[in-house]
Amino acid sequence: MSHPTQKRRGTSRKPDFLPLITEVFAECGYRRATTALLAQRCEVRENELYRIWPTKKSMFLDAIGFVFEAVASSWAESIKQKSGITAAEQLIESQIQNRGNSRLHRILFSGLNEVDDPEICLALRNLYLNFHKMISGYVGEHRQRHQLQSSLGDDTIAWIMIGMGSIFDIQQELEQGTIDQRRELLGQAANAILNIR
Amino acid sequence: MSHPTQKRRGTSRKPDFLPLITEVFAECGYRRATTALLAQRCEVRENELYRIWPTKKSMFLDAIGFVFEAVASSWAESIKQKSGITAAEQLIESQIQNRGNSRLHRILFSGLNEVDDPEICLALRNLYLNFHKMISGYVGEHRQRHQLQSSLGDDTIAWIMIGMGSIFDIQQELEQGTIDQRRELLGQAANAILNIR
DNA sequence: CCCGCTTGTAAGCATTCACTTACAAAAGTC
DNA sequence: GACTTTTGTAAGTGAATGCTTACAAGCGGG
Repeated sequence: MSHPTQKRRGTSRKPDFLPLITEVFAECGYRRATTALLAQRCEVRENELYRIWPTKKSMFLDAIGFVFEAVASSWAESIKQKSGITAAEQLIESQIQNRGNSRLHRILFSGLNEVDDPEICLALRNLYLNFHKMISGYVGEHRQRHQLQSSLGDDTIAWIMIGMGSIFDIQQELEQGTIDQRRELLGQAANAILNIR
Repeated sequence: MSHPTQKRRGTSRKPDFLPLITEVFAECGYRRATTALLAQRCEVRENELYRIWPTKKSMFLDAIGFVFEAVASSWAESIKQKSGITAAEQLIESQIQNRGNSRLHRILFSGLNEVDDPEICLALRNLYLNFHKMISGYVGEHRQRHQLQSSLGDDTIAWIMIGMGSIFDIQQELEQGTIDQRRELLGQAANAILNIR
């Protein structure tokens, strides 16, 4: 492990570049993010990046992984704030407040256009499955604590919530309505689904 | 109006080409659908297409319109089959059966990566809003007939259903689970949401 | 201070691709 | 049958782009 204040060298600079790379992919999508632009944003030349990653695709795959790490850790942060309400409720509240601040979901939209590539397909599938598993866990805990029952399983509810997140993202991309309207919709829907009987 | 058996000429061949164009965009997405391939699938040369459309982007915009027409008319078809159940229920049933047969949603995914272009953004926004309006209408009629009430408005419910459709499409793209599992999920979620109290 | 590894600069290479041009063949019109 | 318009063929162009190569400069460790 290299010291944080010390400048990283060689392939160990990957962690320095990855957030910047991810940012560019999020802004432009996979196709329009040129290697020239990626290098420029990392303040190096293209061949520096190719000393670390063999192809542009491998940069993208790492960016997908980075998105997962970033989102997962932001979730972990947001559910440990208050007590008294369940993790699921805290997560929804934080989503209402913060979803739309990052454009990381653009990487997922972009990746969905590259699913013909089996590696990208696999990476995205795992990402979705992991998020779904986490959400299912929170939903299950919430509904058990409040002794809620319905014909819908926790996993179905979790998928519906992911669907609502996607709708929020799509609406944002399409500049549909105001941010407050989107938050209102997300909040109403997610809470209703979470507590469905 | 030209006679159907007579071969269309000039720009009036647009309706002949548009379904084929749409198909290619659905298969490859906007970026990877090359003009060479588009022409090949229409069994003409590229310049023939450019005699009809000024740019590739305008072909894509027309393809978005075609998707809307195609889906809307397929919906209209599916809700007039049985009586006794509401249009909303018939639509859900037909979605369970048929969603996934066409890959038209790929055009939407693809378009979401091009929203930096204001024309594409506008076309997609209108498409989503139109679908949402139609679904809202069906939902409202269903819930009124069954005298269902909840804190969720018809429009919110309609968005949730669009979200579930998106999840179905995403799962299909990612080859996540079996087709039957996806249908099961879509059916359970959509019906539960439709009848939420 | 020398040697080996890493970093930086610059140029270039091979493809791809949206879009164009030039022109001949065909078909419709009068 | 002259003519005008549409259709088909073929070639090409200029720009973008993923990725490579060649080489000089720096820097660390012995």
